[in-house]
Amino acid sequence: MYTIGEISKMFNLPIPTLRYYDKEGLLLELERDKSGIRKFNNQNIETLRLIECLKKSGMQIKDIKEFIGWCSLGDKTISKRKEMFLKQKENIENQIKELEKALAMIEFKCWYYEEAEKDGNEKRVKSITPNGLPENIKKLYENAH
Amino acid sequence: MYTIGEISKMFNLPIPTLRYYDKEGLLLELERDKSGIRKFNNQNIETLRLIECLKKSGMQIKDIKEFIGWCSLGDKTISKRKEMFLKQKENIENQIKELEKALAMIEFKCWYYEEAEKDGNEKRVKSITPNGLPENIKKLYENAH
DNA sequence: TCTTGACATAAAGTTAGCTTTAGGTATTAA
DNA sequence: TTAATACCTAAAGCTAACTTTATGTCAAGA
Repeated sequence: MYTIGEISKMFNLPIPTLRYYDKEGLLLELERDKSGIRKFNNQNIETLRLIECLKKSGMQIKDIKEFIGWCSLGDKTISKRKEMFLKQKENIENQIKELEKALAMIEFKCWYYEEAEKDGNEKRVKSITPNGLPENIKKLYENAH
Repeated sequence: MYTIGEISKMFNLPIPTLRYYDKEGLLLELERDKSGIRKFNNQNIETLRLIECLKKSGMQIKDIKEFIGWCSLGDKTISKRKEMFLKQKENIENQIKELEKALAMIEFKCWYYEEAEKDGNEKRVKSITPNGLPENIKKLYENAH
């Protein structure tokens, strides 16, 4: 069993944030001692790991809360939970794809400014890429349907 | 030359958002016609593509604004701009790594709930992974130093 | 006994990034 | 000529996810 201070260090999360998660219903099974002090067990730690993961993947607190609620309703919510994770898997895969597109643009910009730095100005490198971006990168950023 | 409505459709961004970017100083070179109506040129479109990319990679408006400011100061800010992109490249690479960790967890959960769904309950699959998570996934989420 | 440190609560405050509202102008179509 | 449409501004409002503040309890050490 751990105190909130220990968990705070373990997860590198401020104490008020942990209390906030508790208040929002993300830590349903959290016990208290006789004087009201929170006692975190291994279950709660697992839950926090999952919360961190879902937050990192862009899920909102209220949706995480909904999921936690399903968990406490037992076997009849298993399919819902599975669907939720399948959807979240897709979300993450899309986010990774988007970040890879952004990375291509940023890498081009790194190259561009390295050349410009060598020359002391942007003249030459600007003339090599007259429309601002090379075609392959431009295509990644075209939104027209 | 394009109107704000055309750009809104082109980028799939609400008109007020584009005006907000302009107000915040992200579109320094944006011209107006004699009656004050914004006229977007190809330069502005390039800038918007870059803004979208930087936003997607998690950069804040105020930092994007700072970068745009550097651009208008000419050659003496080339190194600064290069450094900015190098840092941003690292940021994106880290974000991708974090998302890949999250993905590993989510994929485990997908597997877990598929098994549970087959069985109609979590009993068996819980007994296969008694500590909540398999070791390899757990390790990804350990924050202790 | 007194003070220190770690815990507790409720409620107000903060920040980013929009979004909405209210009111006005200018051009075109009927 | 009127009505619709697309633009404009300033300012207020909104939401999520904390964070801070003010106040209080409790157990252990000097």
